[in-house]
Amino acid sequence: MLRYSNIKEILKSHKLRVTTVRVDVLEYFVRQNRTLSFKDLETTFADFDRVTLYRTLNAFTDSGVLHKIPDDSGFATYGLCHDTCSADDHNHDHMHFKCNECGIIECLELNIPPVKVPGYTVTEANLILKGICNKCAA
Amino acid sequence: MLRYSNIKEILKSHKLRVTTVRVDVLEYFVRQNRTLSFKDLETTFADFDRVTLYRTLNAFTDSGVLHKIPDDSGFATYGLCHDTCSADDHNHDHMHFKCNECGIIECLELNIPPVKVPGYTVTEANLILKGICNKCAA
DNA sequence: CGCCATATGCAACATTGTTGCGAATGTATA
DNA sequence: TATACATTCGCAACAATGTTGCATATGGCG
Repeated sequence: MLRYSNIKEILKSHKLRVTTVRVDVLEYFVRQNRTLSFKDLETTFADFDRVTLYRTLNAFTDSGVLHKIPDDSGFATYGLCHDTCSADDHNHDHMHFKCNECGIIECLELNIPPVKVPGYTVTEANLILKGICNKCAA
Repeated sequence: MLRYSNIKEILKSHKLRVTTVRVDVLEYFVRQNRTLSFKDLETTFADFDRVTLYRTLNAFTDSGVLHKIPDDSGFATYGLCHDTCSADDHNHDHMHFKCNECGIIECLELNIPPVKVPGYTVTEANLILKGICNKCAA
């Protein structure tokens, strides 16, 4: 079972103060176990200030708790990082999937195939797939 | 040499009215021969209204003259479509490269390798690479 | 407990993009 | 070329997303 002490530990290990907002938001991410948009959070945590939520998300992405998923539609979406991520070293070479039906963005457990471009130095790659996810297809 | 009649022909073939704004913007894209952000256009065409530029870009992307390149940074960027694109059938399975040095986003002549995810239907894929482009590396 | 740095909430602002509407312009037709 | 009508343009206003400054509240630590 997920306990307060687990959440607290995650925050502490990333050198983040343990506050009400942070515990609630992080617990929500862990429990939902899926990526969440800013809108999701704003709705769920309507009692918290918009600005505080933005700052919380920024703190989380800066310190390696969450990663921001690039989305063309202009809606910032966030997903939990693996345990291996820290402030200095995010490693997210997995691809993302956006379902046109339910709108949910998922982190896939598939790595992006390395691409070589002659004359270019590639340091980062983002691959976003779109279509219908397995739940909506069923 | 690029002539007015060429630009006019492109517009007409996409069923777009030939107006001053459209000719100027399209000519700029053709001459520059690279992707342009909204900011680029706003600066270059400061005498045209912001709203008009937005509407021009939307008209161009809707009709298949330009394609909008998804960018995580929140700056919409546009590139010329190949001759084969129309309003109904955009086909852009090429990858894009964003240089961290000069900031320019390029369309690469490389197709995105097809990805299969068991249980998912993939209809679209966007791959954005980042790093240093060949010009900046030289 | 008490101090100090950090986080929060509020107001205001910045940026990016859209909508409504009257005036101007392009296109087809005579 | 002149006319008619639809489309486009420019302006103002609005909407959505995100940031900054500052006073107050709260967490962490001796």
